[in-house]
Amino acid sequence: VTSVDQHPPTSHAVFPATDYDLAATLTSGQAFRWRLQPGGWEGVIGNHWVRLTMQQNAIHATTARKVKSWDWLTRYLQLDVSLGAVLAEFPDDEPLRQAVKSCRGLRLLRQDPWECLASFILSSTKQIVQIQQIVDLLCQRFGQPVHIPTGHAPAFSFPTAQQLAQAEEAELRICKMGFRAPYLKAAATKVASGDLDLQQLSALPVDQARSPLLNCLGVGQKIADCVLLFAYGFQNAFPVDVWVAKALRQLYFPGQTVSHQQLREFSNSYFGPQAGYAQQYLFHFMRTRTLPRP
DNA sequence: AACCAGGACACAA
DNA sequence: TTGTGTCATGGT
Repeated sequence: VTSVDQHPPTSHAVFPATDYDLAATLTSGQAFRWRLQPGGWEGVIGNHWVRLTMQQNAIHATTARKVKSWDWLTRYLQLDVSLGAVLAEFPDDEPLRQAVKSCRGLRLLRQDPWECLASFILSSTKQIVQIQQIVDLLCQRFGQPVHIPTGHAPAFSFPTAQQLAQAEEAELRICKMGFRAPYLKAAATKVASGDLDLQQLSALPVDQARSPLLNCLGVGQKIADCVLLFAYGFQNAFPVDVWVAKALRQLYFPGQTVSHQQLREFSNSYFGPQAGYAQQYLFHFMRTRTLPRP
């Protein structure tokens, strides 16, 4: 073929997706690299730049290059999960009914463990918009360029543990992560050296997978549970952050004084096998509900 | 302009 | 075991 194609060989695909609120899912504080552009939601998964749009019970995906398989995307979006089956296992109570009603279609993603661990190390006591900014800076500075559509702004992969382990703490601080810089570098070093094998954790029971994560500096119960839930798919992991704590106190213990530890004990026993999904609904419900009114 | 953010940690009592 | 100060940064 001698013709010159000015456009790179993009790929398109359409996936049936009922009960899927793409916007809520991509902005619900589990992943930090999605931006709403005029043409749809744009982000990077692994080394794929991708644009997603929702069209009548289907998700339309565009990549900048031909792809052999879409498994990386269907896995990331968890397109084979039946939301109805998940919601059916929620406790039948008023708070969850309200939360589900307010944002039915909210999903859990299945992210890369290293990106997830690193992102949530950077998340501590930061607003979601700031986490997005830090992660963006980190990718621009330490990530690899990925293929993008012609004329599009550059996009970068999430830096590997090896790439970040080589960075100086001062370089990391340029990305505005502050006191989290030594935590990130230590985790990167641990993963790069093989001391922490993230791949291996997926084969373990939840509680055995949690402890090596907790051994990372800057990783406590909350961040460990985020990684267990958002990267490994342990759907009974239940991260309790300030919003979820607020939701639990307000919706399940109104007028009472409940310690953080008591909240953890309650959530561990009450929400059942799909506790992680319930947690995400409560988080999103609380956050969208208390936004300033116009 | 204060208050707070998808926390963790060292240290106190 | 449970409670407080500290850390860095900037959005609301």
